[in-house]
This record gives sequence, C-alpha cells and structure tokens, in this order.
Amino acid sequence: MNTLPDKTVERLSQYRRNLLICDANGKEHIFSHEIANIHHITPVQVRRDIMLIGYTGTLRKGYNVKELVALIGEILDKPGGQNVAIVGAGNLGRALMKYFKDRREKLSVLAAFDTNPEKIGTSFAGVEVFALDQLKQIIKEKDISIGIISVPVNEAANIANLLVEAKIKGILNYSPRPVNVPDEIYLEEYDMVTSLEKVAYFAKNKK
Amino acid sequence: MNTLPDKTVERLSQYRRNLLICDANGKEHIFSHEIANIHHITPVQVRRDIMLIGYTGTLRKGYNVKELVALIGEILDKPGGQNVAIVGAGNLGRALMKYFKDRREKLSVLAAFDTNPEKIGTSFAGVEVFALDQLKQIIKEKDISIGIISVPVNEAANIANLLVEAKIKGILNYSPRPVNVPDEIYLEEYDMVTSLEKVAYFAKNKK
DNA sequence: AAAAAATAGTTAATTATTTAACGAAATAGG
DNA sequence: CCTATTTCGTTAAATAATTAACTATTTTTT
Repeated sequence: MNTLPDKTVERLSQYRRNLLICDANGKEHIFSHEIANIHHITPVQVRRDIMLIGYTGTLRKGYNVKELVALIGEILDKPGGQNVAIVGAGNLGRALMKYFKDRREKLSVLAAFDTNPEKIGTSFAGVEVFALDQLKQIIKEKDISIGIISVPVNEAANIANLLVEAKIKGILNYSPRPVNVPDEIYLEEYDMVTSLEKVAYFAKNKK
Repeated sequence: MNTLPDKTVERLSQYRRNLLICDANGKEHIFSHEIANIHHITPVQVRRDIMLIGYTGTLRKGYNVKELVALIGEILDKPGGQNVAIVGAGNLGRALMKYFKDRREKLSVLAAFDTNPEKIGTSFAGVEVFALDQLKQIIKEKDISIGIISVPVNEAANIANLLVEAKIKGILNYSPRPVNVPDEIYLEEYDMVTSLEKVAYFAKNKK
C-alpha cells in the first residue's frame, strides 16, 4: 500500500468520483467492465488497480459501490483531512474555489490570496481572500498543507517561494512556467496551453 | 514524424513556451541541460525529444533558440492554423479565453458558447459568446476544429454530442465526468479535482 | 448433475517511456 | 599541436505502465 503508481492514484480518484454518482443513483454493485466503460479504459486495468489497494469484489455481482468508495477514501485521504489554499483569485482561482466547494469532505479550501486590494477581504464560494503578505501566517494558523498556484506566469516563481517558506507540503502549479521547489515538497504542474496544443497536434491530421 | 510519443508532444509544447521567453530575453543558444533544468527533467530526455523531431544543435553552443522554436512550430502547428471554441463561459471558460488570447498565432479562440441569456452577445477577452443552439452553425462558419468543454458536469455529455454533430476534430474536456465520442475524434480529458487529490495523496506522508 | 457462461484475481508478456552508456565532434588550455 | 573537456546524437538497457492469458468461482441452463 506504500506507494501506489502515479497513474493508479489518478484513476482511483476518478473511479471514486463516478462511483459516488452511481451510489447517489442507488446502484449497489458495479462490474469492472462498467467502471472501465465510464473511463474509456480496459476492465483489466480496473481490476488491477483495485487489486493493488487490496479490495475484493464478489463474483457475479462485481464490486460493492459503497465499500469500494470507502476503501479508496482510506487510501487517498488523510484521516484528519488536509487544508488547501489557492493563491491567485482571478478567473482560474475563482473557478477552482467554486469547483472544490464541498466536493471532498477531506479536502477543504480554507483561504485564497491575491494582491488586488479590491479583492482582499471579499469572499468567493465561501472562501475568504487575504492579502499576500498574510500568507505565511494564515497558512500556519489554518494548518494548510497544500497550495494551488493560479497567478499570472511572471509571479509564479515568487509565490512558489512564499509557499515553500510557509512550509507547505504539496503544490499544484497551474501557471505555464515551471517552478522550483525543494525535493521534500510534492510538486504537480499542469499547463492548459500544453493540453490545448496537444489536442491540436493529434487533431490536425484527423479525417 | 507522423506520430510522436504523447509525452514528447507535451514536452515540445512546454519547451517552446519557455524558449520563446529565452528568445525574448535575447538568448540565442541554449544547452540541453538548461532546458532540462527549467522543466525538472534530464538533459538526455531533452536531447532525445529533439532528436525525434530531427533537429541538430551545434556542439559547444547547444541549440539555436529561434531555429528550435521554428521547428517545433512546424511539428506541432497546422500550417493554416486551427480554430477553437470554448463551450461554457463560466469562470473556467473565461480563464481559458483570457489565457489563450494571443498566446499562439496558429491557435485562435474564435467563439464561446453559453446558455445564460445575460452572457450571450457579450464578449470576453475579445471572444464573443453565442447561444448554444448556434453552435453547429458557427463552428461551420468559422471553420472551428477544436472544442473545449468547460461546463458543469451534468451538461458535459450533451455538449460532447453537439460537438460531435458539428464535426469537430478534437475535444478537450475539463468537466470531471468522462464523455463518449467516436474514435475518429481526438479526446483529451483533464480533471482538476483528480490533480488536487493526487497532490494530497503524495503530500500527506511528507515530512 | 453436468456443461456453459460470466467475472474476479493474478501472473506473465508486451508496450511505452525514461535513463544510462558511449562514441564523435568541437573547443579550450596547455 | 596534443590533451582534456564539453556536449550532442544515438543505441542499448532499465523502468513503468498496460494488456493478455489463464485460473478459479459462482450462477444459469440444459
């Protein structure tokens, strides 16, 4: 259980999201091929992922939805929960606040930060916006361990440094310029322009 | 040159973005290890990617920045350019419009779509918002081949169908529920909640 | 009761991706 | 002018991820 493959972690998160929908629809059991269809992957991969977390379904009925959701929770979530800060309250930052609002019980967005004086002190989707120079203090006070960077590209490096100083444990960087952080901090970077260019590349020779 | 590995395509897009910054700063040549440092990868990987597109640097000087940018452009871009539509003009949709505005000469966001009557007819970052029932017509008129889905989760499947009917060639889906499209359409899905959960998982045992 | 069908769990094989190893060329320094 | 150093380009090896192949079990059908 120690270190699940990267891709398995991603898929487990996705499975859970869609299993919760199944559960909400009253579905009690689900087959590997049903999960596979939802996610456009093979049933073998689903079974393998589930094997890796040590869950066992029943033949003929498949997996118990509630049990599987619970177990994925045990694997992915930290028992006491983790708190998140969003740095940059522009369109992307606000989209993220709205998005994560009440999505996951064990992941709470507790603060946002921005430099724009007009935004400071306001709230969006229940998240209060603080000034950037309060970052270190608020992160400590609210026991925030994860930071999301959604600021313009030229500020990203600076924000990353602030988050490192504030002793954050994981960073999700949405700015297109990679940032440098020490090894002991988990860093994930995602760049929307790259995704679009990738789609463009693979789409350009279609049909 | 026809099918570069997935990951290489992603990295080439990232290299280019940062090479353009180097170029703007007046840097004429760059070494593989400099590119590698920016992107937190190894110099071997950079050299291998560049080898795959058939570019050759000069020993002792490294790669010519302008030439490399130009070649990546030849590989990734479609000569006549490609046009993009964003479906869903909420916070995420607006973030995307702002983001892609004038980013890439060969990728132009030419239309946005929404169901909210108050948004229809307005513009954001130079992109006009149209009603959803104009989608098929506008996509044809403006020769749009790529669609980005940034609508709430329960509308995503429907939007995907509309885009398929409109004969789009590539789809980038930002909603957390995977959509189904025929094989001849290139589909890329990205889920922000999954990214955050992944960071949370790998960060939870840190320090 | 036996045979057939469906489906999970698992090991093995395959494929994709990354990293290592090394030769060759250019430059710099003695 | 020779040697050491740097860095590219490329082939080979290693690692990671996916898929295939197979076994076992349960249910359904004959």
